[in-house]
Amino acid sequence: VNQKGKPQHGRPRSALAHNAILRAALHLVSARGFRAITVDHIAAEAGVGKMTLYRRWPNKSAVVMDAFLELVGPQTEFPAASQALRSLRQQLKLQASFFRSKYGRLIRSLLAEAQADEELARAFRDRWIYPRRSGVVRILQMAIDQGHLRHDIDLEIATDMLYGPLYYRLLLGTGAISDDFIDGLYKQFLAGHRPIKLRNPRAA
Amino acid sequence: VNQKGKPQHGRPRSALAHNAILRAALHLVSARGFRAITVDHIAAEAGVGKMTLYRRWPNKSAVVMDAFLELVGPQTEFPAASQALRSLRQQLKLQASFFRSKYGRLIRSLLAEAQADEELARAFRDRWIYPRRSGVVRILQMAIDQGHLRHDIDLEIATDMLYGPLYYRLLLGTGAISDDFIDGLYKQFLAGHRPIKLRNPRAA
Amino acid sequence: VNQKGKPQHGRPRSALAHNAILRAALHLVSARGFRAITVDHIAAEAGVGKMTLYRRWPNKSAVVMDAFLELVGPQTEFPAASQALRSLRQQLKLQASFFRSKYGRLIRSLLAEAQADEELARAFRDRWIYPRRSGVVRILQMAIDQGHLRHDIDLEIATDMLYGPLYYRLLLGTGAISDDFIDGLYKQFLAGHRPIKLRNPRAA
Amino acid sequence: VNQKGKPQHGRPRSALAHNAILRAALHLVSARGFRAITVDHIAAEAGVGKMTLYRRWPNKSAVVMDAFLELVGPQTEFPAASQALRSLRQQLKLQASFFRSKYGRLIRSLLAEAQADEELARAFRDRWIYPRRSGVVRILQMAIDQGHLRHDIDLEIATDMLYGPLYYRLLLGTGAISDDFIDGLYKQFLAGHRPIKLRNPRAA
DNA sequence: AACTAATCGAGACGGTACGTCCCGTCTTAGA
DNA sequence: TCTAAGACGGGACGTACCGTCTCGATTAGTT
Repeated sequence: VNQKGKPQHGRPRSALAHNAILRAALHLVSARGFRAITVDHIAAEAGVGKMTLYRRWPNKSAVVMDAFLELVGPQTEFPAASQALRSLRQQLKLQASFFRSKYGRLIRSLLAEAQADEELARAFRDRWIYPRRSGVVRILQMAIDQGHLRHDIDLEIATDMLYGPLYYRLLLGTGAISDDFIDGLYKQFLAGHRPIKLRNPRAA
Repeated sequence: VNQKGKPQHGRPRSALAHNAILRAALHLVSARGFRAITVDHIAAEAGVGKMTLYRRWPNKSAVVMDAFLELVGPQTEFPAASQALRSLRQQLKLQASFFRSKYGRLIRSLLAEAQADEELARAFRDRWIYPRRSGVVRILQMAIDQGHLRHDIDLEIATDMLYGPLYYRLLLGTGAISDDFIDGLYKQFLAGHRPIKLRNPRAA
Repeated sequence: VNQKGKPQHGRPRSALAHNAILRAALHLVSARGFRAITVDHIAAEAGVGKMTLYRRWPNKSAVVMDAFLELVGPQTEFPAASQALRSLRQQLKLQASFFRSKYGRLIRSLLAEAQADEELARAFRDRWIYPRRSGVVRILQMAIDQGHLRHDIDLEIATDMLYGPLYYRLLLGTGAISDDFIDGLYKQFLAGHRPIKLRNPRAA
Repeated sequence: VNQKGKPQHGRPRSALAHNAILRAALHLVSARGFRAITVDHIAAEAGVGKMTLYRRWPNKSAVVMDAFLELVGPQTEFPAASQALRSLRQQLKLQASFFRSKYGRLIRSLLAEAQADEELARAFRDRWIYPRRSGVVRILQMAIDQGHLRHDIDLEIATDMLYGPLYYRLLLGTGAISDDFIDGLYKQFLAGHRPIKLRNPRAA
């Protein structure tokens, strides 16, 4: 996030410091919480001078964001399944369990900071949200192609309707992000809310 | 928010101070942004000592939250319409335009703080979210009664599917909260995403 | 030194903090040396926040200077004697022994800082040098009145010739500031360096 | 000052670097002041890596001291005159005008640093003070031999009485180091301060 | 001419102190 | 008795230099 421009030479003595910092950040934030840790803590834990940290990131939030995106991001994978809709449902449950894990709290902290730091928000969108959204959109398209979804839906809005409620519950705390919740969400997503109109009312 | 117990004697010389503080908070935060202002700023603007402020609220976030809930909250009203669904749609658009206003930014700040302050989160839920949700639920029930929505839907999840995407876009910044967005959302909410099954496939 | 302008009200909660800081500064600097101590050390030793210190002095040097001038300054007294010249000589020896004490090192540190800080230099002159010089000048005048010094001497220059060599040896380290040194200095000060011209050479 | 042992092989590619550093140091310090410049500034101005600088000197002060002693020292010459006392007086005035020049400020900075760095103090004494003092002592002895000074004076103390006041005024800032000052100093140095005793009091 | 080894410039690095900012509590004078 | 004004202890911040270390390029001396 907002990593400062690389100088032409006299490059970083090692990329080890970089990773040490990210690992320290992730470890400390996971263990003690975002608000409780300071830049000095991270630097000390990483065995690094504060300037080394500030040479690469503008503040604590940016470090932790990078730590999350670089170390945690790649660990989450889109589940594969022969049927697109099944894959989608599994992904929803994966996301839900991820939100319930310690990383849920981390994401909440990062999004909190992002509200006042557009740089941070952009990083989160570009490196976390958009990659996952495009995976979802791809799956939805596949489901359409497989004839399991209507062909005239707006994929972006469909994605918002699936994942919006998850982030809503994560950030608002209005309800558990349970598997039951996912099931209900998925079901109503497919079925919609309009009452079933009888085709031949008089045939009844 | 977390207003401290009223002092036992010597009742507040005036309730004016209370409102002066809330108005100062709302004004300053709207004008300069949540992060930019401090408790001292609010106290000074309100012409009040810091102690007077801390006697009633535990910190800046709580003041601003109260300012928002007391001064802004009552201004938003649920639109009335003969048809429940029309009223719902109007409410969605109202909410969207509210999010686009300067109060969108304020809500973002408050929710950001709420991520690390459960007291604050509770206040926002209890005094902002839940009242509005129950309005929505009431309308949805009305729509069911009017035969415009399926009768077997989960109202909570339906509400999440309508409002989750709005908060999602507000907090993630992934897209405009435009009237077009609302229209699309509303439409797919009603229709669902399952393909229309042909009744008499062999008739085709 | 450079104490910042007193605010109109909300005055210092106590003058105790003030003295605690000065005592802490003097103690630490005497014990560990000027270069070894930091503003944080002084604040911590005084049990005071750094801001309280910076509210009253612009930096470490100013605190230590004030500590020296307020706590040590008043302890040195001009010795009284019926004969002015005897009093002067005692004062020279007193000054010499003061320079040999731990305060010699302190004065060296303060004068070192004063070379780059005119505010500090002024404080040292106004509150240490000039008061003592005027005592010396008074004594010299008294000695003149008593007929023990020539009446046409320049008192400022005479003072420089007596005390200049002491500061010179203190700051340059070219020789001990011993009582023998004082004796020699005093003797040559009185006698001058011109050879005694025989009045009636032929009378010899 | 404290120049480190020459490296065992791969002798300095050029002695040019050495002088470039000294010139850079002198130039920068003269232009911007001792405190304002850093080791990095000197190295950059000299077009040299910091290591090259630290290979030869332990810190900034040492570099500047060497720059002063090597580049400025040789420029000041003891004035020759047939009469020893005239030469002495000219030397005093030369020193005074030197102190009034930009080098006065430089000497102040160097002496300031020397208060906390005995290595530096020694260098200043050995390569600046003592050579000049021995010149002064030589001249004083010559003046004695020429019958212009008493033969029983302590030459070291006499030197202190002449030059002490100059350094005193330089470092304390108590008065201008003007030619008038030198004249008064010189006059009282010769004459002493004891009142002229009448030889034959009863003859009066 | 090609190779090797020492040295250099540039600047990244761990570390320490700085001076500022804001928090939430405490004190004082005055209404 | 309560308030405004703001001093206070505390603690994180981001910056500046220090003196050391690393890197690739340059150069000098050797084959």
